[in-house]
Amino acid sequence: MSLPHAILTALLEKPSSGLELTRRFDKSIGYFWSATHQQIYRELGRLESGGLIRTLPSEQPARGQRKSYEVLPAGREELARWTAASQDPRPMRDTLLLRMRAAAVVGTEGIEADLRRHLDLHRRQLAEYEEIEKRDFPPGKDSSQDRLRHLVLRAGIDLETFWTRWLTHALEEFPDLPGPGTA
Amino acid sequence: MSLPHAILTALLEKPSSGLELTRRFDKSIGYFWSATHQQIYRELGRLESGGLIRTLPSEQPARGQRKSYEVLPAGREELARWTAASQDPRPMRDTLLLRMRAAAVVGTEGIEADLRRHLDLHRRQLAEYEEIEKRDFPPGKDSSQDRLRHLVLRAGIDLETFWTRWLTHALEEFPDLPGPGTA
DNA sequence: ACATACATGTAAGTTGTTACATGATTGG
DNA sequence: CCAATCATGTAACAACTTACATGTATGT
Repeated sequence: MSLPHAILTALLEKPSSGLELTRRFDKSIGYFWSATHQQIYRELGRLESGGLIRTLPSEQPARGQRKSYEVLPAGREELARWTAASQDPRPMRDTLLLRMRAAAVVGTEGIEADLRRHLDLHRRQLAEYEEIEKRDFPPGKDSSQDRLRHLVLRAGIDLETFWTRWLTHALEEFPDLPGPGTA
Repeated sequence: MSLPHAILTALLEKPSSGLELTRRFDKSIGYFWSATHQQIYRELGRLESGGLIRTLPSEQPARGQRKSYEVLPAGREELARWTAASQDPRPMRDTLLLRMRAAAVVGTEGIEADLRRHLDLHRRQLAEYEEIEKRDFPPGKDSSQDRLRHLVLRAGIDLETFWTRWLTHALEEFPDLPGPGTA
């Protein structure tokens, strides 16, 4: 149940319409909590009928016309409550590691090309994060808000660094691996 | 659509009943693809009616009695096909990073204690992985199957190392952070 | 008037979660 | 026989995914 809180956070940072939120999820919040536009529209409806957000009073739009939302006090309180509450980490689900484990049983045929592709994807993502860091967090003076957001970006950078290293290492071990095992 | 393949992998490593699978997911495969017993039973039913696995011929049990499965050739082929196929990484969803971003807006009140708790959890997990590495992969001679499984374990170790470092770093920055922001 | 992009939304299906139900086996 | 444990399963719900539907605004 984190999507509503992701949306509340985004709307507090800046009131937006559904499509704007979708775009911001694609290039910022979505880096650690992805969502499609269908999820976002549905959740905006729920949040509005729950009294946590409202459409900007200036606009009373019809279907097909832009509709922007802002967070109400009840929404801010709910977000603060959720942020402070203790939560267990959600169980991990990583397809690539699962496939490696499967490959140990049915053979590595065909997986190497995809490892290279993933390596490329993670390198690009890493470059993008580093670009953002250079642009938004120049060395020296982070405010306390900046410091938290910088910390989150750092997690992204370090995670992508981990994946590029791990994939590089994995590929190095590959040339002399055999086909399907004998198990 | 990875749960069936996680189960096929586990069953190829060793034919098992639903409950045994649940236990193995809790302490091995579930480290990177978690599943509850309800998911597992439902999926075992589907895999059986799909002709990918079957109950061990020696047993024709009734309800409440142990029922073990093994993988059929069609199941092994499906797993090999899936393993070799190209797949995009699934979008990331991390609650803690989302909460940090929310905390930048509504204040850090209460989150510090949970960061400490998470740090502790990740340290324990790391210790557990290192124990497994010491036990199952003593230095020297990995077979090629071992090498793949060792690689997967290494990913787990490096990921937990990342989290413990990141959380430690995050907590270091905390003492002088203020309460709710002015935004 | 048409094509394109913008913007909001519906519907159906799959997957994952939570709570509960039922039968078998074992130890006291 | 009772409680506890092992083992398999059902049901209801919540979340996520994929495909499609509809309306508006703009440029040509």
